[in-house]
Amino acid sequence: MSAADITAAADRLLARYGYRRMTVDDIAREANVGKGTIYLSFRSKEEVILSVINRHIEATFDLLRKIAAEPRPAAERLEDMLVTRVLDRFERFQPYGESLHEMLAAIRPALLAQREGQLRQEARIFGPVVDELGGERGLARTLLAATNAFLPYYRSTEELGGRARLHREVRSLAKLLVAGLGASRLDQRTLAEAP
Amino acid sequence: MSAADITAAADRLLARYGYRRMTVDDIAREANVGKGTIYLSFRSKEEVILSVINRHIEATFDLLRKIAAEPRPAAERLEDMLVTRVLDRFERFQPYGESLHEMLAAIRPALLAQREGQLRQEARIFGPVVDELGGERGLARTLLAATNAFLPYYRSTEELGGRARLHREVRSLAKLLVAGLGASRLDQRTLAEAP
DNA sequence: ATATGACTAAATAACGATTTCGGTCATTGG
DNA sequence: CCAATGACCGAAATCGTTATTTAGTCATAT
Repeated sequence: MSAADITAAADRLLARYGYRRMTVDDIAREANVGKGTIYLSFRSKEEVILSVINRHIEATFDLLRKIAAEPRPAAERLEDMLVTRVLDRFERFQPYGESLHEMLAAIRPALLAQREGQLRQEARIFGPVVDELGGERGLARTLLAATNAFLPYYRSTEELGGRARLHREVRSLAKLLVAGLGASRLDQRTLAEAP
Repeated sequence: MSAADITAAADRLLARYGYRRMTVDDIAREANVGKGTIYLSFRSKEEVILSVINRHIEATFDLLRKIAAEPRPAAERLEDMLVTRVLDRFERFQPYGESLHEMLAAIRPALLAQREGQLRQEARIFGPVVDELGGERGLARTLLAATNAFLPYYRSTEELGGRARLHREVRSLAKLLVAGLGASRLDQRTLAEAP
C-alpha cells in the first residue's frame, strides 16, 4: 500500500531538492513512514528513484495508447503520438530542472539496463499504428530513434530550447516521418533493402 | 606553420592517453616545440582540443560536400549524406573510446557556443540537395535533428552498438526521411502548416 | 622577429579526521 | 504474531590542510 506513497514522496523531494540532497531519511519523513519501511517495498534508494522515473514514463505510454486508439486517420494519430512522446516527457521532466542530469548520471547503469525493454514496449505501442499505414515491422523503432534526440535524457533542458520551439521542431519532424511512411507504402522495395 | 602540427600532435595524444592525462607539456614534446610556441597559435589548451575536434568535423563536412556534388539523383545523394554524417563521425571518434565523453564534458561550454554555427554550416550543405527534392527551407535542420541521436556526442560509443548495427539503423532512418521529403513535395500544404 | 623553458599562480591530488548516509536488524506496539 | 520502526553500523562522502602538478607568462636566447 505504501509503495506508491513512497514513490510520490520521493518525487516531491526530487523536484524540490534534486537527487544529491535527498536522503532516504528525508523520503521516510516526507512519506510519514519509518526508514525501514521503505526497504519493505524497495531494494535500494536507486530503486525508489527508478520507480519515480518509471511512473512518469508509464504515464506517457498511457497517453500514447490513448491516442493510438482514437477514431482518426492513422497518419494523424501517429504524428500526434510522436509529438506527445517528446512533449509529454519534456513537460514531465521540466520541473526537475538541471538537477535532472545529475540524477540520471547517478543511476545511469540501472537506466541503461531497462532502456532496451522500455523501447521494446514503446515500439509495441507504435507498431499497430505503423502497420495501419505501411507496415514494415522494424520501422516503429526507427521512428523512436529519430525522435530520441529531442528527449531530455539526451539533451539538457536548456539545449532543448523553450517548449514552443521544441514543439515546432518535433511537429515538423513528425510530419516528415509520417509522410515518409506513407510514401514507403507505395514504394516498399526502396525501404526494404538495407545494405 | 606549426598550428597544424600541434593539432596533429594533440590528436595523437588524445587517442592514446585521453584528455585528463594529456598536459600542455606533453603536447609540446610530441610536436617538438617549446611550450610557449603553442601559445603563439592557440589562446588556451581548450582551444587546442577544440581545434582537434573541429578538424574532424570539417573533414566530415568535406565528405558531405563531395557527395552533394556527385552526378546522381538527389534522393540517393541525400540519403548517403545522412548516413555519412553519422557513420563518418562514428569512425572518427571511435578511436578515442570512452575517454571521449570525459573530453567533451571538459570543454562542453565552448562546444555549445559553436554548435549553433556548425549546425547552420551543415544545414547550408544539405540545403541545396533538399531544395532539389522538395524545397522547404527549414527541413535541412529537421533532417539533422532526426539523425542527431546517432552522433557520439549524444550517445556513448557502446550505446551506439557496433558499426554494423548503427549503419543499418541510420540507413533505415535516412531512407524514411528521404521518402518523406519526396512525399512532401506532392503534398506541400501538410508540411507547411506547423502549429 | 621567433621560439623557448624556467617561473608563478592556480588548479588538482593526497591524506587523515570527521560527518553523513544507505542499509540492517533487534525491538515494539497494534 | 508480524508489519513497522528507528537506533545502529560500516562504507562513503565531505572537509581542512598540505603537497604536487599544470596552464599560462615572460625575460632571455637564437
